[in-house]
Amino acid sequence: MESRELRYFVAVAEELHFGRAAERLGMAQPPLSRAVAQLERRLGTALLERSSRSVSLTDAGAVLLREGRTALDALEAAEHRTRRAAPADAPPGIALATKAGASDELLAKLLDAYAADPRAVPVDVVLCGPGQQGRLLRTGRVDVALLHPPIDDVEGLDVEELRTEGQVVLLPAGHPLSTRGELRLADVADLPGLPAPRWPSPDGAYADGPGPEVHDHAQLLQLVSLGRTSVVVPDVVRAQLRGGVVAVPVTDAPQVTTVIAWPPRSRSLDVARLVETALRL
Amino acid sequence: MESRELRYFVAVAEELHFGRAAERLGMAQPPLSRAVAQLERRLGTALLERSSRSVSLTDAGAVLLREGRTALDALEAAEHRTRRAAPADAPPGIALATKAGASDELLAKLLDAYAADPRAVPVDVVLCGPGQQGRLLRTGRVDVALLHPPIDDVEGLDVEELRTEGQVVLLPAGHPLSTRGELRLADVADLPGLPAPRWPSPDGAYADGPGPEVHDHAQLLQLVSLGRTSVVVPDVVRAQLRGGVVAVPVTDAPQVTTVIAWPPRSRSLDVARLVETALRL
DNA sequence: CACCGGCGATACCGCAGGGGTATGGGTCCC
DNA sequence: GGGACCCATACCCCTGCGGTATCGCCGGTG
Repeated sequence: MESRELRYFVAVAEELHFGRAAERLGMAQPPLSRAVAQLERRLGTALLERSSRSVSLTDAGAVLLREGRTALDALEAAEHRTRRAAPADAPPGIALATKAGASDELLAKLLDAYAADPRAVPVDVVLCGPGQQGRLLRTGRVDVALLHPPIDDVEGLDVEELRTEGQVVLLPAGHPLSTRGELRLADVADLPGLPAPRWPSPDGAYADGPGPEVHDHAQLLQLVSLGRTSVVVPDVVRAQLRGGVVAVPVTDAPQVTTVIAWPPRSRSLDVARLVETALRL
Repeated sequence: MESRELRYFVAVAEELHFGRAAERLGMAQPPLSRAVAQLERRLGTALLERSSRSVSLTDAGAVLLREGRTALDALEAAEHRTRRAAPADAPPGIALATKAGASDELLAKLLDAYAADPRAVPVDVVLCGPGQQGRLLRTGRVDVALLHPPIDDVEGLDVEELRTEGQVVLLPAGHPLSTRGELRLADVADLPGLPAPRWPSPDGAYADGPGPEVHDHAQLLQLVSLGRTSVVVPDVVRAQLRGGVVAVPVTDAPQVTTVIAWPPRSRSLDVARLVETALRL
């Protein structure tokens, strides 16, 4: 199977729409239809059910979507890791991904502690949007990442747990609920006038909905203080709060753990030392 | 990166010879040279050192060889697992790979115990040459395998240990050492007149050497009894011994474990039940 | 019920690029 | 120094990928 065919199929399977998939791939729709049909012929299996109004996955198609994504990730990882091993790239030490604005003090402590190790190499910190760290890690663009399961998917990654904490809801100061000592998820779902914020999805698009579009923490805090939204976030962000925003613990929100993750079968001694340092914190 | 280019590079990196690699790929040498050069250009890195007499890997090339193999395996796995999910293929239950002739009684016990489970599905047993099980598993041709680390590589597989045992050396009856109660590796290395047997490598070729070529256990036992070779094997094969062959424990040979292995992130309930059954043995 | 709009498949064409053969140029060995 | 070996280059051909135009099907609509 050729990676090109697989990329095409995955695009169609994700969009469930040949036209949009073709657009995403930067090509016209007919060759895409043909390529997918050819892949089905080669595999000897239908992957998609077409009904001139809609497209859906067959069982085999669902398998190929899942397996194909990991295969394409592996391909991309091979490419990026090779690039990073190239002598031209200044021998870069370690690249670490973390969600912008999250785990700030933990990260600072980690970097300080690691820098104290005489064998430490430079650490390139890559700040990325929420949920992007896993992808960066799986596709070889970084060597290690800080993730927050169960929010982030850690399937297929090697992981060590660093910290576990509860979650709080951020409310505008003066909101009726803001004086309560604790709340439950049901209390803070669909608060009138405070629709949930919308984050960009991996492709940069925003889902439809009433909530404001946000792309970083500062913006989020400002929108909360302006009374435009409220949101449930891990406990640590309390440290970054400013006036106008109140945090109330949400007792039944899932515990959020911070983990340090790296690709399975990593052979990098440097990564191993960084992880070791993190575990000693 | 295209999978075609990667396949070409891996072939060259494994052969360290453009001519042989081209032959293996069923193509002429010049387009292969070009394709690899183009890949290097695209990656912006030299992958191979060419010195008109020999080819060797750069550091980046070594990374790409390792990562590329797993990416190509993942691609192949996506293909095979999709095929096996196809409705056309008689809904196949589980495919299990094991080395022909090894773990016979363990396998029999496992299959019996599993068949007793009312939720059991058919198990297709794939007998393969030594060292092939891992490859079958990684490329999605089977769902589960019995392996023998450290002989077999289990990197990147999920594994449960089933049994650990010592190793014995097989000697022709009447050999001076055959009456000893135990031996050490140094005693049985390079025994005069008994060169180590040669197994086919994955591509079916045999390494050079003085020892006889073998491809299954029966043949091996016969060659030992004929006084042509001797070999260190796991303890269980004593159960299959016939006249003319004597087994003597080798006290300092590495312990061989039998493990049941499956691909990471397997979501098959059937495989999980089979593994569970195996652990209860 | 006829029309229209949306969507995937088919038909056909043009060309980029992958593969083949022939050959060059460097290196080691005798 | 001649020959064998091996990778790179030059050049050509043709496959096959992608583009445009169009068809066929279906569902919603006035």
